[in-house]
This record gives sequence, structure tokens and C-alpha cells, in this order.
Amino acid sequence: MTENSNSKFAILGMLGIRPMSGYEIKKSIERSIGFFWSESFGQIYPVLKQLVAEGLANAQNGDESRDSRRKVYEISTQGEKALREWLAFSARTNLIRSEALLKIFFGGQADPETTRKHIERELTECRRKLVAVNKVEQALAQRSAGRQTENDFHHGLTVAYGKKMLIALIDWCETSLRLCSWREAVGASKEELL
Amino acid sequence: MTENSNSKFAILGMLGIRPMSGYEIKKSIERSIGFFWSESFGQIYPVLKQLVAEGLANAQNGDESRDSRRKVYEISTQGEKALREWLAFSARTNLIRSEALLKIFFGGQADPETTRKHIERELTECRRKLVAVNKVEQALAQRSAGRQTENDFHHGLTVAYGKKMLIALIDWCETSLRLCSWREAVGASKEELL
DNA sequence: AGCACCATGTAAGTGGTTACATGATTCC
DNA sequence: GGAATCATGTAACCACTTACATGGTGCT
Repeated sequence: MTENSNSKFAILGMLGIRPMSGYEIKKSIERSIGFFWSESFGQIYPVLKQLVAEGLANAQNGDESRDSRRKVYEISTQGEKALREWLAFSARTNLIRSEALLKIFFGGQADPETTRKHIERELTECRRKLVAVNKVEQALAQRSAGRQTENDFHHGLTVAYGKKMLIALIDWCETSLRLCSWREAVGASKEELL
Repeated sequence: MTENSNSKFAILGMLGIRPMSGYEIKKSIERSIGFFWSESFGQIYPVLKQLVAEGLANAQNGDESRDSRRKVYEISTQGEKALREWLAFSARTNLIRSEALLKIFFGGQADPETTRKHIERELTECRRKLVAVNKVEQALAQRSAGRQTENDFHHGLTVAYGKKMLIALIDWCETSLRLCSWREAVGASKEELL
């Protein structure tokens, strides 16, 4: 842990939207920012404890009529300040590591079908995700019809981001598959000529 | 270490392109797949040792006329087989975590300038990267003029991917900045009306 | 009664970076 | 002779995931 700024502020940021339990934080992250962020329970619960210890959040535990173990965490004034400071700080350029792209890059060292399969899998995945993002987009539009909150506006920006990336990715997959086919056809005819 | 499949095969894949030293692997990764992959020396050297121990690569050390410590590693027949097997295996959907997007998502909890700054920084970064990708694209086109190797073809696919993503990202940044401006203008006029 | 989901937490392991230590070679 | 780059390696640390343990609550 020590100075695990990312998870810490991701969780604090979620509490900034509304008070939540650890379990809710997980679900909420999955639904809203799952496209580019994730947190595991193994991270969430210790961080929540840490946030309380640092005075950045308060725990209100023991809501009757529900599971008595359930604890709802709320961001504190200090927490809001800490979050704002972190938000103002320039984001580190994060190291993305795409296993799929790596396998496509090395595709020359496998048979041509391998690359094709990776791209097809990617394409299927993207189309599935696009459907999900469209649903989120619709839900957001409906919720913020009339007056759009600050949070809704910013959520909308990230949804637009996801959508744009997915559309571009789908386009790349389709183009790449055509290139693969074309290359295979040329390769085949070359062999015939020998 | 144990079963660090990703780094292991990223490095083995580089050796599959041509024999290299640890240092060259690092540079080569940065130049060709730096857009979506990275390896640190702290990872490369132990993995190279491991690859030799497992019989997936051979070390030819002690080239006179150059630094005598320099060791060039070469993929073995067994290594090629292991690489092909790994390549054929479906890629896990990797967890991307974008700190910048996270900060934009939480932007409603900071002043509007914060979000704007993050997007502007992103835009600058993307434009810079696009220039770099274009250079790689040109170099690749020149190198593979006439006959294009399998490796060149697959490298081209990943470069096209990078380019497409960057163009989409730049577009998103520009649109988002306009949305921010528009929202700020509306917000200001609202306050004037109060 | 049983399943799905809500709910919290810990321990072990993983996959990786960063910082450090050390030094050779090349080019100006 | 000094800077840049080539070159290899280790140790400490870090953030995070996975698997495990445990059990409540609500619906059918």
C-alpha cells in the first residue's frame, strides 16, 4: 500500500459522487468506468480502512434492516480537499500493455490464421463493448435530460471517449482482416506460380 | 518471476525477429512497440537468463571488438515452438487503467479548468505521438518497398492501430474541449441571470 | 431449501518498476 | 577529458490480483 495513489483516489473519487459501501464501490466502478478502470475487493477494503485512518473518509456502520456488517463510507471535507489536489495534479502517462497487440505484432512468427483469429476475437469483443457503452450513453442521456450535473457532464466525456475508441477499433479490425485476406490470396497465387 | 508469461514471450518474440542483446531488446521494444508495450531492464535480464535455462534461447557471448560483456541471445528451435504455442493462445483482455480518464471522470469534483488542462495535456501528448508514429510508418514503408516480410506486415498492422487510435483520440480531445468551453459559457451566463 | 447476490475481509503470490551499482566504448 | 550511449545486473519495493474464508439477505 504505502502510497498507492491511484486506487486510493479512484475510491475516494467514487465516494465523492455519493456515499457508498465497499461492495457498491466495486459495482459502481464496473458500471461507470469499467471501460478504463477496475478495482478488486482485495484493494478496496484495505484502502477504505486507510482513508478513514487518514481522515479522508468517515464510516457510518450498522444500518438496521440491512446486513449489519454493511458499512457506508462518506468523503470528509479533508478528503474533498485531498481529492481536488490529486485531480489538479498532472496524470502520469500510464503504461498500457496490450497482449492482443503484442500477439498481432509477432504474428509473422506464427501461421496467418493466428493473427486473423486474434483480430476477429478483438472485433467481437469491441462490438460487444460498443453495445454496452451505447446503453450507458442512453441511460446517461435520460438521467441528465433537462439539467445535467457536473458529474454527468464528465461521465459523458468518458463515455464519448470509450465510444470513439471502440468505433475506431472496430474499423481497424475490419480493415486489418481485409488486409490479411488480401495478403493470403496473393501469397497463395505466388505459390501457384512457383 | 515463476510464470511471467507476458514479459517472457514479449522478449522471446523480439529474439524471434533477430538475435539481440538485452540492451538492444529494450531499445527495439521502445522503437517498434513502445506505443503499447514496455519492458524494464529489471525484467529483461532475469528473463533472458530464464529463457536460456529453459532452453528457449541460446546466449552467444564475447564478441571481440565490442564490449566484452555484451551477450547476444538467439531464439532456439524449442523457443520458436514455445512462442508459436503462446501466440496461438487467446489473449487475455488486459486491464487498462488510464489515470487521465479517471481524472476527467472525477472532474465534476474539481474546478472546470482542471478537466480542461487534462484534456489539453492529452491532446498535446497525442499530437506528439502521432508525429512519432508517422515516422515509424514512413520508415516501415521505405524498408518494405517491393517485398514486404511477414514481420513488416504485422508491424504495419500495429502501426496502423496506433495511428488510428491517436487520430480518434485527438478528435475526442478537440470535441471535448469545445464542449467544455460551451458549458463554461452557459454556466457563466446562468450565473449572470441570477 | 437453494440459489443469486450482497457483504467484508485477509494472505499469498505475481508481475512489474525504480533505484542502485558498475563500468566499457565512442565520439567530440 | 567529458558526455552520451552502450551494457549488465541486483535488491528493494509496490500495486495489484487471486484465492480463500465466512456469512447475511432476499427471492422463488
